[in-house]
Amino acid sequence: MPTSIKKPPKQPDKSRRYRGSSGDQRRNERYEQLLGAGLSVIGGQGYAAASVRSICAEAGLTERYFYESFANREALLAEVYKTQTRFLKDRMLAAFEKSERNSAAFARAGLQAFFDTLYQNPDVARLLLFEILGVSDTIDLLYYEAMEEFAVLIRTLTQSLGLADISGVPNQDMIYAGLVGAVLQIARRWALTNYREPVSSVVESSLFLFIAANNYAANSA
Amino acid sequence: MPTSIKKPPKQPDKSRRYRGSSGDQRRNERYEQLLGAGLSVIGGQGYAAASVRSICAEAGLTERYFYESFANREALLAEVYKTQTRFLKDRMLAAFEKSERNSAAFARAGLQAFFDTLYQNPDVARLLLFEILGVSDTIDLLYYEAMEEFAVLIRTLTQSLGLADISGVPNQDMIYAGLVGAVLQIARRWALTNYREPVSSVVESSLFLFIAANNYAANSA
DNA sequence: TACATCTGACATCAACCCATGTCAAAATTT
DNA sequence: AAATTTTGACATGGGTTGATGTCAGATGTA
Repeated sequence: MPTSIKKPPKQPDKSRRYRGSSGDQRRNERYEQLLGAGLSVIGGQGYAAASVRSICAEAGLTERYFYESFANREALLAEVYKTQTRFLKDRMLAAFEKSERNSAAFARAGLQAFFDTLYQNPDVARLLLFEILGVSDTIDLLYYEAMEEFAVLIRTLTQSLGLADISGVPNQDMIYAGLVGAVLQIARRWALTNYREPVSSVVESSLFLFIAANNYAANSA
Repeated sequence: MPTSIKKPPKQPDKSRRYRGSSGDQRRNERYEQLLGAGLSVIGGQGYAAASVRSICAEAGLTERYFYESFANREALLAEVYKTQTRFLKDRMLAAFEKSERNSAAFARAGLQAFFDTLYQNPDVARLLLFEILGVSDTIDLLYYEAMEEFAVLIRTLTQSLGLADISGVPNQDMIYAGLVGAVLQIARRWALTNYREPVSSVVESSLFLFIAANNYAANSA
C-alpha cells in the first residue's frame, strides 16, 4: 500500500458554488424537482406509468440524479406521499385554528380544508385516494400509519372540544378509522364523478356522519 | 380464386370431445382455472406481480389459453373483481334473508357476512380492499360502480325495513357512500393489522356508525 | 390404421424497465 | 491560462413483460 499523499482526499467540495448556488443547495433543488415531478406524474398518469425515466424527464433531470436522492421508485412514492399528507394535515390544522370553538363549525372547517385542498390539487387527490393502495406491503403500511394519524387528529380535536364523551363506547379507534374512511370514500366518489357536486355538498355529507356519531355516542354513554 | 371445395371449412368442431368433455366444457374449465389463479396471484402477491406468465403457471395452463379467455391482464382483473363482489353480495343477501326483521339484527347479519367472508378469504380481501384501486381509469370506474351497488343495497334494505326515514336529509347517496367507505376502511385497518381484533369487534364498530346515522336521520327529519 | 384436432412446452419478438457507467462539454476555481 | 468539478446526453447490461408463433406428440375420430 503506497503511502503517497498525491491527491487530496477526493470527497467532493460541497461548498463549491455552481450557477450561483452551493452543492447542497443544488442537491436540494434537484430533490425538490424530483418530488414535484413525482407528484405530477404519479398524480397525473398513475404510479404504474411513473417510471424513473418519465419522472426524470418531467423534472428535467438525468436519471443519475434520481438515485442521488432516492433508492428507487418506491422510495420516491413514499416521500411524495408523506409530503402531501403533511401538507394536507397542516391545512386542516390551520383551518381548525381559525374556526369558532363550537362543534359543527369546528368539524366543518376541517372538512372544508380537506376537500378544498383535493379540489384544487387533483394530482394530490389521485395520489392520496387511489394510487397509494396496493403498491407494496411497505407502502400499505405507510397508508395505514397516515390513516391512524388522521384518526388521532380528529379524535383529539373532538375530545379537546368536549364535544362528546365517547369514552364509554368500545373500540373508539375503529370508529374513528371508520369516520376517516367515510370521508375518504366520499372524496373518492367525488373525484370519480369529476367533482361534479359542489364542495359544500361533500362537506355537509361528511359532517352529517360526524355529528351522527357524536350524538349517538353522547346518548349511549 | 379456385373454387375447389377440397377441405371442409376449418371451423373447429366444438362438439368434439376430449378427455371426457366437450370443447365448450374444456374452454369453460380453463376459464375458471384462470379466474381462480388470477384471484390467487393478485390476492396473494399483488396485481403488480400478476404477470400473464405467473397466472398461467398458477393455473397450470399455457399462455396461449390466457388470450383465449381474456384480451389482456386488465380484463382478467375486471372479471375476478366482478366475480368476487358478486360472491360477497350474495353472501350478504343470504345473511339478510336469515336475519330477524329488526334494525340492529338485520344490519349486524349483513356486516357479519361481510367480515366473515373477508376473514375466510384473505386473497379476496386484498383484492377488494387494496389491489383494485389505482390500476387504470377503467378499473377505477368498476370500483366506483361496485361501491354504488353496495350503497344502493344497504340503502334499499334499510328503507324497506322502515328503519329510518331519511328522505328529508340531503345527499343521501353520498351519505350511504360514506357508510360503505367506513366499513371498507375498518376492514382495511383490520387486514393491515393481521386480523388481530375479533370479528365481533369490527362488526360492532361498523354497526355503531350505521345506527348512529339512522338515529340522527330519524331525529332530524 | 390413417387422419384431424387439441394440447403443452417452448421460441420469438419488440418494447420497456431499473440501475449503472461513460464521456465530452460547460462552469468554476486556481 | 490550466486544472477540477459538475452537468447532461447517451450507452450499456441484465432482466421482465405482453403477445404471438412454432411444432412435436397426445388424444380423439373415422
